[in-house]
Amino acid sequence: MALARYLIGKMLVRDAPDGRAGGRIVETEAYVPGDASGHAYIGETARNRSLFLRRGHAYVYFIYGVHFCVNVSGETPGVGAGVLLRALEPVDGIELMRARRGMRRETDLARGPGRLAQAMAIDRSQDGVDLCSRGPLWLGSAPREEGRIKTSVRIGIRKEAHRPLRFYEAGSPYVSGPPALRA
DNA sequence: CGGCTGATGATCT
DNA sequence: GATCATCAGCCGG
Repeated sequence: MALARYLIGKMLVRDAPDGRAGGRIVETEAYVPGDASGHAYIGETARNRSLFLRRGHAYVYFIYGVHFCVNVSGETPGVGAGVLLRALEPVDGIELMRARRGMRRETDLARGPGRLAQAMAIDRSQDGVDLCSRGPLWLGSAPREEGRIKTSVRIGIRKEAHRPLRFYEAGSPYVSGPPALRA
């Protein structure tokens, strides 16, 4: 999906009661219409309805009883698809992110979808928000030019595991996954 | 470094 | 009752 590639380098900004945090998106995964690994595959339900909103809305879900993950809805109204935001390069509110994550290395603050959500204090209360206009969570322009963007298989899924729908900024230390999928 | 595992709960069948 | 787009911690090499 073109959106997944387009989002690399853009800012994700979060305004929460305890302050602002933001970072450059360095890793995404597309979950396209008809994709058996996508949460929209089973059709619209109470949980995944945000994936069926017009492109640019947040879909936030709770996984493994432990973590939240954030998607950007990617299609026209009624069509379920999204882009998982897998990693950020922290830019604003780095100390705030550290406090939320429990004092870790900067490269681990938002490296992976669960860590990203924790660093940005994202949970189901942001589900369905319009990311294209300023609010508790939104997308901003790229602070600088992105590096080379590469493609790979997606991480952590079982179905449709061969499809090259993961996008990342090559060589960034803020990208998740095994070394072979970060180079 | 790589590999394994327990944690923990919403969701859907 | 099974599944799950994960992570931290612990182990061995």
